[in-house]
Amino acid sequence: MTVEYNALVKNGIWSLVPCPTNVNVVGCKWIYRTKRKSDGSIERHKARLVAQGFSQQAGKDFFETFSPVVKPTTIRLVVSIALSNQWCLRQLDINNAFLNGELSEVVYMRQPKGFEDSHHPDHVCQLRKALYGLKQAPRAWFTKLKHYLITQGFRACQSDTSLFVHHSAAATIYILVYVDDLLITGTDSSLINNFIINLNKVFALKDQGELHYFLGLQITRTSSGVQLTQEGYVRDILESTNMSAAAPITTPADPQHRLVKAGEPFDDPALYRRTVGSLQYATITRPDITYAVNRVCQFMHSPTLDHWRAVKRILRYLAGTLSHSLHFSPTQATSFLAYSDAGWISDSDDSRSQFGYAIFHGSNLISWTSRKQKVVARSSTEAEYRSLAYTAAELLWLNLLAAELHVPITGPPLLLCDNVGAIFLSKNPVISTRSKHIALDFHFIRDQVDSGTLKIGHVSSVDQLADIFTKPLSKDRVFFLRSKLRVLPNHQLAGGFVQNSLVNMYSKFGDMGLARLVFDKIGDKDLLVWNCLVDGYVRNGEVEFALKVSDEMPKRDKFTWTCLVDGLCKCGKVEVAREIFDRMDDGDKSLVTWNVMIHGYMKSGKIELAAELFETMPKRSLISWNSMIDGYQGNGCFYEAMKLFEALLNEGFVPINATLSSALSAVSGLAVLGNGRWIHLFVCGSIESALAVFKGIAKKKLAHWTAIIVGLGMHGLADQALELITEMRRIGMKPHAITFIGVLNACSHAGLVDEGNQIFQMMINEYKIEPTVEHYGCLVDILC
DNA sequence: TCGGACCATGGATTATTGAC
DNA sequence: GTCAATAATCCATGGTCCGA
Repeated sequence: MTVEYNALVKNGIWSLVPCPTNVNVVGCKWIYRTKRKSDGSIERHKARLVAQGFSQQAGKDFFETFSPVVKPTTIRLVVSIALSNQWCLRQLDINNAFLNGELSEVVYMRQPKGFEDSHHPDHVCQLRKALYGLKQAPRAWFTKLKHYLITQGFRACQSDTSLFVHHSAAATIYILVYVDDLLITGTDSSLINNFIINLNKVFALKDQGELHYFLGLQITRTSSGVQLTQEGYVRDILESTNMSAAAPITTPADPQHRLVKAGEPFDDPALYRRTVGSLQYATITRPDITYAVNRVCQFMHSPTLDHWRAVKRILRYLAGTLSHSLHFSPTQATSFLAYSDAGWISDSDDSRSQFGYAIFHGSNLISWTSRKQKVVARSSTEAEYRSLAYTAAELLWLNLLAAELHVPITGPPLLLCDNVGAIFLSKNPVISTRSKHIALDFHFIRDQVDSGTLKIGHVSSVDQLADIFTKPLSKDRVFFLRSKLRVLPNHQLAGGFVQNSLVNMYSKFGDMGLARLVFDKIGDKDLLVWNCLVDGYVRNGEVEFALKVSDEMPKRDKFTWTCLVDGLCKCGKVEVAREIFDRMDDGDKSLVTWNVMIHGYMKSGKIELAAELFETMPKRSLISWNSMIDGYQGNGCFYEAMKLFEALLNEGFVPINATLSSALSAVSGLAVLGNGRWIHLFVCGSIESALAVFKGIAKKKLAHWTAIIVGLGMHGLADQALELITEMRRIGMKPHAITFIGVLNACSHAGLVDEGNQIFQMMINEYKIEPTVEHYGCLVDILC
């Protein structure tokens, strides 16, 4: 107390004056607290004199009170960037920060208890500088710091007011300010050192060195990157709720049981609120509990026994996953990747939908949420669409933030969603909006997609990472998504599945050193994890290691072989690949193995060997044909490519875009109109001749029809394309999904809105063909 | 076509938590 | 003591539906 008091007097915080009449005198009191170290042990006891701000009067004692607070997303992004560029992260603490803030208003305060002036006991303190507790104190301090930073060449960011950036050709420095805690990082560590030395001349500060503890988050560097944890904090919650010894459980929320409003009231609502509030803070590093916590939050006002059971379940889950933390690894991302999902009518009490998103900077999860939508959605598409709008807003903000940080974000963010209808809505302007509010979201997304600042794509429900934010999931699903979000155990590695996922994940991220580390720790290795490692080495071009590992394997399967053959082919070692291929049992050779081998031969120019394999293979897929056609084309054998293309059509295969493009390149290269005359013609100009050739084909197969319709589409000859599809319908030939892309494409070139719509409807209603993103894309073009 | 009933929306207010 | 974020609740407003 005396130390604190002396500091106040020394800094000339106030002067004693006789109490003026008709002024408001603010009270004050001593606050005692224990300061802990990052590991939770006691560092020292602190006494602090605080002004009782509640007795201040607005407009008289203070005018403005705003003080910014750093957003967790900003911290995570800054850490991710610093890690990726191998910058050092430094931490500073300003001593008695608020005492630096200068007051623009005149404020009087009573003398502190125990330190009253014996000569003038009735005098009051006229404050010169801000004191803790004064409503304007944080603002006054922040303004002072801000002005100082600006004089040093820093710019205050618009996207996050607590962030300051110094950017020049020579160096970039970021400073994150949370009241009196500063986090500094940047390109040039000597420049940062100089800055800290200069800052220390203006404000008394404590250099905490390398960043390890910021805003209650533990930040630890590891060999592979950085871990963010709140382990100590979670331990405290468990202790305060007497759940430390509770039996762990594998998922945070019960997928079999939906929470509802009604039920027997819980007798200690305060305990409920306190626990839930604490859990909310724990979600800063634990995206895996975000949904469950948000759900129990919704019953804060009148919790029931059932709700309390749900809270205890979260605590039990945390008890079992205490060592889990959010992992970041170095990344060279040039754009953000987001997953957006919504569960329609998740809440049976008010019919509102739960939505969520996950946003990645490279491999690092930096932003996520799980919330209930404000509005009742009339369909699952509407719910998904709203979710897209929320996510797009966050992405927009992140892009702004990244721009201010001078991060090389070159591409527009990609927003993935598993609802085709919502994607369609986002691209299609001709939708009758039934009310004002959806129109708003609608225009917001549309504008961004139109201007190219946002890309929207489709993701299968299996790979939908935002799934974990919209509904309670099964154990396997939680494990899978959790590791995808990079919430991983720190020390001990529990459970085979987790280990396998880890090996898989590190391989995919190209960190084979770490993958191997985890692999070596696994006691009982199954075939899957061996394959993961082989696959990892192959993917990362380390075929030698892959071969070595495969030799050590107790057992090999189709996947292992194919992986090796693929890897060897890719790096040009076709002979070695062939050796392995020949060593394999016929039963082990899958279609993929054959295709990979053919592709390998073609790539290294061994056409005859490829052809030989193609002839002898037991079964061919479209991919096999593609590899051959593409291979011939790539090796300049245009005639063979064309012949094979014709053979493909005769076998009844429907060419996909890749096949068509290879075949077309082949004809262009050939520049001679042979057997594949018509296909060439419709690309090179003479579509009439192509049609003539097409008409000359006696037994037209689906592939012929599709090819010519696609060709007509490319030329914008919608009338003829429509004629042909009508003809197909007449003779009872069912068009393929790709045929429809051709027709829709034709309509879009010719601007035939009604016809295009009709064809689209016909495809869905008459032929029961599920429209794909490509179909929607064509339709969007038509309607534009 | 008009007016009442009903319901969703959205702003203001009031709780909680955390950080300092 | 201050701040922000997030939730729920209350209440005014405005849109939709349906019967007269």
